[in-house]
Amino acid sequence: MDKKDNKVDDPLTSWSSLCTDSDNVYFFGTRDDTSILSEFGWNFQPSEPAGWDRDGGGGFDRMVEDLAGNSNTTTPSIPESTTSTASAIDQLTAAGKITDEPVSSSCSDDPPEKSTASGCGSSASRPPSDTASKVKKKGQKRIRQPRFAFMTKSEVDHLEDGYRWRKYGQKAVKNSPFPRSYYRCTNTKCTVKKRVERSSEDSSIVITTYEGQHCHHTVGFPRGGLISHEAAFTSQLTPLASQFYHPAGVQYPQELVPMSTAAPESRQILPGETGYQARRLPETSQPGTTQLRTDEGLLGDIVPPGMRSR
DNA sequence: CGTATTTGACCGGCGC
DNA sequence: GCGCCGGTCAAATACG
Repeated sequence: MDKKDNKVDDPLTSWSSLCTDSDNVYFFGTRDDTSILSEFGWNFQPSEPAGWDRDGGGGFDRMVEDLAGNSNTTTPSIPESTTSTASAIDQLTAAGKITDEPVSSSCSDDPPEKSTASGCGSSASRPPSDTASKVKKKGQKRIRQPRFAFMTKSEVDHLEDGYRWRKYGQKAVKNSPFPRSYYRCTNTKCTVKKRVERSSEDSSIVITTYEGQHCHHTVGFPRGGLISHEAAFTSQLTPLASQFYHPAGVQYPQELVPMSTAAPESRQILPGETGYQARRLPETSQPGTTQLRTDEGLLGDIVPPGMRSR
């Protein structure tokens, strides 16, 4: 177990409620934090800017439970006064609630027999109802990819993020009147998934969980927004956070951090890939540090050129 | 007609 | 072993 939950409470970022373990990133934003998110290039467009469940009420509990992959009702008793997500997840971790499954990149989600040479599984073109395709090899655990979750106050469930998603399932959520929707990226080479549900405590809050990394560009924003920013969305998010908040502790790397160093056990290095280039955390008062190329956006820092086929 | 969504069935993991 | 639950599949349906 090398899980480490790093509470980030730095005035630089105001990410008062961001924490990670080696695989996942959990973000419970505040209004201020959303500006940080936009600095990262996430441009969600909720109907309402950001009313956040700041003190982590029941909805938060549910989310943590969900993130932990704990489907049972034995939700650890997180104190209502808990204002730090990190501490809450600390408790979960201490209780062994957070799964510690092997993690690979999104492009190796599929079982080996379904993987393609490109390194990206073709989930969207999976063979029809073939038993071999449905039944995973015995003894082969489902590989859970790095996940990132956040809550957004929004009237719409499915927030626009620049990618196209295909809904492939919906399930009723235990102890919640709201269903959970499952989406997959429509890109045939991309296996990124997304779960969307509403908080059972506050129906105005949408809980979105991303899993995996995009291996392609966005399809563009309907509003014609800043594609360069959207391009960075989940494709860079999880490794980025893994770099910034890797188990060594809370720190903000300002030099290159090879992915193999950032998450050696959880990151599959792609063929020909030597590592990723870390970039600085967005520092609003630091002009000219990192000029993003508008045609690549943050994606250029994260996704190896060979993967950016489109 | 192609694509996206809906929805019931199915499967695997996990706790008891 | 059984039941519960989350996650996924895939046929049916809806939509543009």
